[in-house]
Amino acid sequence: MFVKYGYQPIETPAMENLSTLTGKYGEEGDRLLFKVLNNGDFLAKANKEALEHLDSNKIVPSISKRGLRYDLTVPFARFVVMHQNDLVFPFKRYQIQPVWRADRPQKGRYQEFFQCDVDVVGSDSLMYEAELIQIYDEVFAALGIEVTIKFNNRKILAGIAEAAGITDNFMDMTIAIDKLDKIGPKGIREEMLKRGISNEAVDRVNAILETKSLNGLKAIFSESETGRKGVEEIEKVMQFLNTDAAKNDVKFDITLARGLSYYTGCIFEVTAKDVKMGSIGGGGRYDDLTGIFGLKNVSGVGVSFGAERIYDVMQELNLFPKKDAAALKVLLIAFDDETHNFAFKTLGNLRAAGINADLYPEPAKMKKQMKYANSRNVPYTLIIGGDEMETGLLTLKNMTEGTQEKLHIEEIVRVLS
RNA sequence: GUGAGUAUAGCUCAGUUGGUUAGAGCGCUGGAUUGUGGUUCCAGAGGUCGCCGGUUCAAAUCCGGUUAUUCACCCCA
Repeated sequence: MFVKYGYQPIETPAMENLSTLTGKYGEEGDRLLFKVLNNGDFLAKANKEALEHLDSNKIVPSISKRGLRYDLTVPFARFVVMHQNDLVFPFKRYQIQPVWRADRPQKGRYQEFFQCDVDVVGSDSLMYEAELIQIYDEVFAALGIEVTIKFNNRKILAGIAEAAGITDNFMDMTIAIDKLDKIGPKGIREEMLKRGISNEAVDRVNAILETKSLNGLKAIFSESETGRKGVEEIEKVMQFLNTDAAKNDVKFDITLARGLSYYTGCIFEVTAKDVKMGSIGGGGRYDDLTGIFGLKNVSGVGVSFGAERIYDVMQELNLFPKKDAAALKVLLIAFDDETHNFAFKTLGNLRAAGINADLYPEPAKMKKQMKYANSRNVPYTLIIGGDEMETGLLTLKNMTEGTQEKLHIEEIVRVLS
């Protein structure tokens, strides 16, 4: 599907320099980075002072310079900068690889998990925001998962902070309002107060969050150019999208925040309906990520699918098909060495005719072989004894009906194919 | 990073105030049925009670440590 939308596959190394990874995901993200111990006599080069005081945080830079990637976006940005002369922009790629987070594992949360990322860099066209939402919509529809695709814009959040006069507390504010659906308006009030935001500012923020219409937001952002820009971007994306045509709920949600600190514009998040699980996909636009690695003025936008969580959701909703098309069609059963040998040749004929067939490995008791056929859920068994071998009329048994008839091999092929 | 729970047969789990030989269901093996499965009945096999140490006449049971795992918070896919 990614290919259909014009994306090419790439892969990047599991390990990156820590300098590449740190500072891109927020404070919490840095803490969750897996760090790799340096090779060689790393203790000799360790920070002696930190070593003496058993200061783990302080000693890390002197004994570890590499880490496992935390997501696919940041390594991708590095990749783009590295290959900037060979790539044609806008460059569209998808990437399916594991990432690592030193989190404490629990339900829907793994220390190693696969992300499927779809990104486009080298264009700030809002067409791509719309396209990525369409990809989300189409993928989850194909998987049979009903989802809510929420989107927002960091600029709107920045506008709120400006309008409330708390630009310094931008992160604190977003972290708080991100929890609205979880802890309610009262909860986020406490959260913001706890994080050192003044009472009046909290009132202003809450008032803005109440605003339902985009035009209402525009009015509030009369003093905030960033805020207005955010609203305009949302409007443009919605113009591209025909939300009526979407198979899932696609909606603007002003409380969507997202923790990764590199996002600058539109942000996305996907949650499954009817399943208690965190987000199963997320993404956004990042204007400056390649700039950090030395390539300025290249904007990118991308979304990510969390493979394990999607699997868990499908498991919980029973969405995996019970029978797979590659299942065994017939099991051959023989009684002694002679018929077993004959059955093996018959097996070859059936397989040559394109029928998924198997033979019990030895001429065991029939009961045992039938039981095996049962547990493998085979629709047919083919019984080959002395009579069958002599007459060429083999006993084909329908395991669901319990009926059986004697047929020539040609007829059997016809029935089974 | 903070907090809580769990660990007993292949699997899911009982196991009382510490007290004879640690149980059940499912699964497995054999039989009732010489070449006919799903249902039934009978029999059997299978356990260093996570690991190390302590208390005790006696520990699956109590205590300490350790490892694994699950869950919640934080945060996130």
